Amino acid sequence: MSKKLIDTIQQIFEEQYQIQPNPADLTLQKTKKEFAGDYTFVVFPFVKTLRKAPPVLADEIGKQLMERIPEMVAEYNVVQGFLNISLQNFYWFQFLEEKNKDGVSLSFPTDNEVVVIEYSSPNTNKPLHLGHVRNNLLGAATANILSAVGKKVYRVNLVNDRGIHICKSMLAWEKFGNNSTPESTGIKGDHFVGDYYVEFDQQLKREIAEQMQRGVTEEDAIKCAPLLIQSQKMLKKWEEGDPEVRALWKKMNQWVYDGFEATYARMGIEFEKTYYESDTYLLGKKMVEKGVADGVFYRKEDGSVWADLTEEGLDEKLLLRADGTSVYMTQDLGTAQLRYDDFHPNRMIYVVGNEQNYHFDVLKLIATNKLKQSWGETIYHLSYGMVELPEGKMKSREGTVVDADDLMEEMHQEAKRSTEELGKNNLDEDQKEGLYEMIGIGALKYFILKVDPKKNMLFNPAESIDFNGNTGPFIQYTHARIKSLLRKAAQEEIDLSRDIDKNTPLEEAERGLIKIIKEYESVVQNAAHQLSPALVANYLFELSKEFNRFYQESPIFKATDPAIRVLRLQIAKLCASTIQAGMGLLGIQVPEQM
RNA sequence: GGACCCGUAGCCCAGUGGAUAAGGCGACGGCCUUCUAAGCCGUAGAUCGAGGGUUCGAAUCCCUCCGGGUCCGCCA
Repeated sequence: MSKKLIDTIQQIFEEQYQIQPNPADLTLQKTKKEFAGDYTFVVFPFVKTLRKAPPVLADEIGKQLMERIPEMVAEYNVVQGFLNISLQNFYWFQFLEEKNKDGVSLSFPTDNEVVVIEYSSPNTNKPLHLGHVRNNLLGAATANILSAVGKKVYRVNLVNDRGIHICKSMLAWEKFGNNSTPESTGIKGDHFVGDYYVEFDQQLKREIAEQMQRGVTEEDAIKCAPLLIQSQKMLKKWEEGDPEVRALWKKMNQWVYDGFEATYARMGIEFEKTYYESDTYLLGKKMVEKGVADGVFYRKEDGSVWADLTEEGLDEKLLLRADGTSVYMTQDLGTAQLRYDDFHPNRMIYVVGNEQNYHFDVLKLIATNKLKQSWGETIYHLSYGMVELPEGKMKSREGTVVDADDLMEEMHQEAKRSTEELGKNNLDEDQKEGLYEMIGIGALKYFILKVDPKKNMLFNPAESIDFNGNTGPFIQYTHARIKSLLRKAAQEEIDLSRDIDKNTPLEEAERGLIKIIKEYESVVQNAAHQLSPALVANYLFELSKEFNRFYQESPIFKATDPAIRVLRLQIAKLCASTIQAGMGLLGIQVPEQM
């Protein structure tokens, strides 16, 4: 319906004033709360060419609109150069009727775009932490949103399962593990392996300190530390395919995968395909070698291979070490090629922290300018900000990481504590646990997703994540509240499917809610365009807030007119399904009652 | 040395060239003889980091400066 308004305004400019307006200036915005009206048209851009005072022009256009489409425009008012247009109630009823039939199903034109989105990308030497949580949630929500607007989406994970850091935990387990296993100790596999990674670091520090006490300089102590040398030897053996090392590697990685699986399941994270660096780095190496043969890369005297990006305004980038082993960039080139061959996507989105902005600039440049790959242009780095603690950045080595499993469990307990404190317990034990999980995880997910992805965000463990105000539980609560209303309506056998008489009076609160519900589709579309789930989160808060106001002001079952009662129930129902759909995009479940 | 990102109330955060900068937390004051108070209403709190510029109009675009963060590893 706003399209028709714009078209009519355009006609007015063409026929009445003989000018061809710039489409960019022909936009409607929603009218601010302080003013009467539904949509606002700004006339300032036209006053110069038409040599009319803004209020005069706005008034003329308003009059024309009333004359041309009286069935649509009910009234208008002018404040300075702002033309505020109120639509006929008829239109809002019509929207309600339509939606009441189809629910909130999005009706986007089918889109043939194929998108591969990579997220999570863990290392197999330590458990997932808060940084991964943001990554996972952002990736999953973005994938859901893109899928909702009609794109074919493939979710993929890239596991960094090889390298010196993996060897370190392997070595530490071999030396200090006494053949213990996750089963024998009852420790979750990823945590079990992570503990040996920490153990390695501590033992290494001890070795270095010992040497330094004997007067060896720090630099030399590091160079000749037995643990380090052994881990390097182990990596070499791994690359040579040594059966024992490979067997150990497989065993320990499997422990980690079992652990990850549990974490992903609890977080609701899924993938269509998982890539392993151990499978892709060789392809990367091959591509680099071919690049050397083709003369687009060059080999230094020591045997290392480089890409020269000085013409592009960057520097020289290492692609293969002197000993022939691959680096991060090598592997990423291989993975990108493989991924392109697998899915032939129009876009390859990488959900990776903003500390890697430079890496992805380089990756894209090498793919397009050096290797002349058509997929180079499809690379898009969805770069997000760090999660910081009050004392600054999280650091694994200093033990200041917030563990993902611990955090989820704390959220569950916090939900339990909070629910019990409110004295809500008319559920059986299983249902209660399910509800606590829904609320706790919902609070965590919303907390992270509501902030603009590109911004750094603060997490303060001391003040646990809130359940009041702009939070997941607030929105879940709103949903539960509506469900309760609908149960009551069902009990009273009120028929919600019937159409409302379009002459029924429409109050401001009702009209306002319908208006917000109507925005849902464009919000999702915008979120897909900007790859920002935060837009959906903030919209849902606004919607819930508006509903609660309405709930307080307009008691449904006290309304004497049955038509008004049905009208309000229909609006409430639509509100609930919009919340459910929107929260679903964020990967957050909503309860029937809480 | 070079490059990128971010500065909005005590704290967190919205705002993608339009009206009097929107909310949340915290503070203070109201609202439960029941459609769920994890809610609603109200009060106090903002020279939108600073200065210039572009524009009818700038938190938003451009320039300079200040503050915070990140990257430019034969780590991933």
